[in-house]
Amino acid sequence: MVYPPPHTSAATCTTAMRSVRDALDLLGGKWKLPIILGLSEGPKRFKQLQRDVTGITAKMLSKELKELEMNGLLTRHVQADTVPVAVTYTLAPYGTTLYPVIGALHNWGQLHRHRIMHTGEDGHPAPSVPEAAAVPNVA
Amino acid sequence: MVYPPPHTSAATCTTAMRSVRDALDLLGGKWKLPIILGLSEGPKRFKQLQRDVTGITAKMLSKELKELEMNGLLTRHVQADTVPVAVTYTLAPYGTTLYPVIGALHNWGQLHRHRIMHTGEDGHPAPSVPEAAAVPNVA
DNA sequence: CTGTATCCATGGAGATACTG
DNA sequence: CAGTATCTCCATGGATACAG
Repeated sequence: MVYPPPHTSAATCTTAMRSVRDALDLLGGKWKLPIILGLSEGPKRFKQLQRDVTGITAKMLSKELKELEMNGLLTRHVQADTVPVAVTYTLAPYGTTLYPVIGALHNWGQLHRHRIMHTGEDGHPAPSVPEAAAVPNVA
Repeated sequence: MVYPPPHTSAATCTTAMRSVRDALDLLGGKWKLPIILGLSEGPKRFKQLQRDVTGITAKMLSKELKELEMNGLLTRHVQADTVPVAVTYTLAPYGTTLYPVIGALHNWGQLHRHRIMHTGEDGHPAPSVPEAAAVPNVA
């Protein structure tokens, strides 16, 4: 066992399930987490963000940013006195609470990539799973 | 700042982005993580799993289980000598490496639920975010 | 630059019925 | 029980053109 399960009883599991589903509802989809990750580098403008989040279209970026802003994960600032107008998106403090999630995903993504390399895309892998990178605590 | 960002430079961010996208490709969608979570309680049969993963249809469950098995996250065992046949799904060791991911999502989901309670579904919340539950390290 | 509007293709996903 | 087969609807999301 690499990690103790997040629960111990069926009742706890139900609770865990709800929380995970809640998180997934907000963060699900292809783009939400990559956008957050892009903004974790610092405030960015629309075009900059579109360059950094590879493959996203303006329509999607616009829509996702709107949702993320509504959920308080980022803030939108318009510099109207310039031409053309500049719009800057900044990760809100609440958005930074997602770092543990992104960190965990990042670590697992690397682990998985490493595993793929050694098994050729699928199948039952090396018996011993390499130690995942540390996921520091928030406390 | 609640947590140090998973990177420090643009180059690091690109790498992080790739890993996160890799993870999302495998774990994305409504059901994969909830299924893993359900199986973290222990081996389960098809029907049992469908009961525990609230809302999933047999078709979806079947499809998702097939994908998760192909990726080595769980194993399928058929007890053919019984009638009716019993099929059991078990979380593979590799599947347990997802606990940190699920743990992070679970903690954040709880944090978010707590936040919702205090702000009435949206908007800019209490200035100080409540401390998230600990995300224990894998080490 | 920062988007929005429109059109359109794909596939995610539910309902239902059916098989071994 | 443990699925598969169809049918269908609708959200996701790309391409393109347009607007402030």
